[in-house]
Amino acid sequence: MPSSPNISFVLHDVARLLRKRFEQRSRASGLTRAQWQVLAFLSLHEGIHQNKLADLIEIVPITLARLLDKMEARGFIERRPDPVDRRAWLLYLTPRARPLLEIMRGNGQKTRDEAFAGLSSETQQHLLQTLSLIKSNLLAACTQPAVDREKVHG
Amino acid sequence: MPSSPNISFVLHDVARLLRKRFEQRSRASGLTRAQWQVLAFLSLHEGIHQNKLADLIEIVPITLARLLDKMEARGFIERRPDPVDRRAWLLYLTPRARPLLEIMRGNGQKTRDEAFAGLSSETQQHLLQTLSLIKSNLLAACTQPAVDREKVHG
DNA sequence: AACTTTTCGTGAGCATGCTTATTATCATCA
DNA sequence: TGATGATAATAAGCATGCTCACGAAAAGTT
Repeated sequence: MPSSPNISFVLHDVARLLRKRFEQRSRASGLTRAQWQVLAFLSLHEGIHQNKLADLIEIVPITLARLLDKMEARGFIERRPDPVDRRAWLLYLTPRARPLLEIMRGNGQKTRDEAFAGLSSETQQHLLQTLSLIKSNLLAACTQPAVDREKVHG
Repeated sequence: MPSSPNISFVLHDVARLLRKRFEQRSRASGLTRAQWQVLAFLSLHEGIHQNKLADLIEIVPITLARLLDKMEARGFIERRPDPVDRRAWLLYLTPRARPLLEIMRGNGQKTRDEAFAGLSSETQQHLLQTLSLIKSNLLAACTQPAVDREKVHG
């Protein structure tokens, strides 16, 4: 923020703009970015529990539950009762969702092409590595207390 | 998301985790990440109009208006009528906000230190440059139609 | 078997982002 | 001057993320 742009804010801006652009593109398909993320993960793990899927996506379970509510109402996913655990659901794509997978993958690709125009593939690789490391750092940090022991003096 | 992690999703995850960590840290201070961003920009541009500030932060004006409502209610900012334009407000920090600036800057620094642990300063510089370029790309792209002319065949 | 702890899913409520629409005012131009 | 269009701020309503809390069921303990 100060004179030189703060890297955290830029990162946040980029994420927001990526989402915005993706949603401009995908409005016609009827899936938001978050819903598409759910669909994409779920397509690789059909039959999974909600909590496990939330872990994979790294969001809290209630956030996923709300997304699934909408996606179930629109016929993209299906919740089947787990035969051995009456608390749990097993998640499946519906046939209706499958063609969307390809469409949304294409939208994602187009959005990335726009975003990463002018970046060499080395730079993109490097960016992915760097971001992955930052993500690990943050995942670790977020489980730590984070209380500010150095009290404000004043 | 597929086998190799999708860079857009990782980017989004990092932004979300940065925000989460910052807010874990700043809960005591009573400012959210977004409010702190407003405060930081405003401290460099006191007397600005809401629309202009929203442009700087690159959010839509109504989003800023909601943030300012809360910050005004809590005594961190002040809206003064513009003497030459009865539609507009001029924005100012209150004295109460000023000590927060330093505290929040510290919180931001600590969060970044956690996030960027293990990254050389060259890598950080490079990351900032890369992200800034992506951001420009996206800002440009978002103003373009984005309609998907290639119709889905099926 | 009975008690306790953990886990699965969800409800309530808040924060921040968006789009679309509205009101008031200003600016421009005939 | 009077209509017409642009601009400042806000309203309404949706989406997605969070925390905190809760009920039902499972798992572990005594």
